[in-house]
Amino acid sequence: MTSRKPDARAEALADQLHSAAIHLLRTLRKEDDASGLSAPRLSALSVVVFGGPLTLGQLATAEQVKPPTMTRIVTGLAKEGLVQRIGDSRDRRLTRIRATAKGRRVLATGRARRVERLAGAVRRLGSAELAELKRGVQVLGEVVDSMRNRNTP
Amino acid sequence: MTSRKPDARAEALADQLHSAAIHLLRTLRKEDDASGLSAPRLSALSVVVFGGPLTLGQLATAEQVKPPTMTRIVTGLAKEGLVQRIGDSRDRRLTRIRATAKGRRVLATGRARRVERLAGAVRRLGSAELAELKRGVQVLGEVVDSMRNRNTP
DNA sequence: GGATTATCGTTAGCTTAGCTAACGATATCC
DNA sequence: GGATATCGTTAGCTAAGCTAACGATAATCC
Repeated sequence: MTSRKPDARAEALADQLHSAAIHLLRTLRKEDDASGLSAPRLSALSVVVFGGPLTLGQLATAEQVKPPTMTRIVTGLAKEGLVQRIGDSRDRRLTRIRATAKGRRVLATGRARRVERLAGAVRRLGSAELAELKRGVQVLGEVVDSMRNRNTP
Repeated sequence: MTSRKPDARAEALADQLHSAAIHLLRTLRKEDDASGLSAPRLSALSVVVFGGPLTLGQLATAEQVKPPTMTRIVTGLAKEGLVQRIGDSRDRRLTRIRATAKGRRVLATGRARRVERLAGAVRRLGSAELAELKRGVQVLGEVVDSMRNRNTP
């Protein structure tokens, strides 16, 4: 029962995806109590850990957030010793953000807790569904990227 | 390069999905300025519009949120005339939430704006990728449902 | 080389969303 | 009819997002 208009199909799909993403993250947030790391902090820490030292501005851009917001996220992470601010000696306006050993360690466990909750559900899938989800997530990644690079589509 | 352990595969997939969902919603939030409706309000309004009149508690449960949070969301929606609180004459502890005509109208356009942004990106996909995304979203829906019904997997 | 302009991060101040704890009003139960 | 339970709200906290304004530093331009 595919609709004649591809527009309507795309819209229905977008609607389902939108709703699923909202509920997914809402469910996952419940794991945050245990880990002590909210989604934005977890996400930023992850970028810092895997992306090496970054300036605050780069980090804000990567996380699609304005600098003041990132300042507070970093302050929160620094207060818990997960991240360090390092001044650049060549350009002293810059602040580079680096993960500490504790940061790496906490990411490994904290992120895991959130992701594990999801992974648990993923593991319950049959291998056919798993493959389908995998492809879907790949396409989703492309979709998200393509949106980031367009102002008004 | 599929790993030998299915566990690792599921985990990597969960990680990608987690990240994609975060960035998707963050990108979509930018549409909220135009519509004047944030994601939580949009989502709640949608439930009220399509799910008929609900009590506040039912709505909170549906949205996986605590009653005080829903009280404020509803208050915000009511203040803009999108929703009405209606007392139950049989059990006067209850407050039923009903969408107004304006609420239905605004949902149609406001939700569309957010979803349209996403739909625009979806439309740019080839038909093969579109089909893959569709299947993936279906599976994702099942995954999210299965998580909601399990405390600790 | 010194003034102007641009960039970077922070601070201040606002809104919204989430939570728990405590409360008042109403139903229900013995 | 008095104890108990349920429902929604209020109060008060934290965190995330934003814009506007600022201070410090670089870069540019006479």
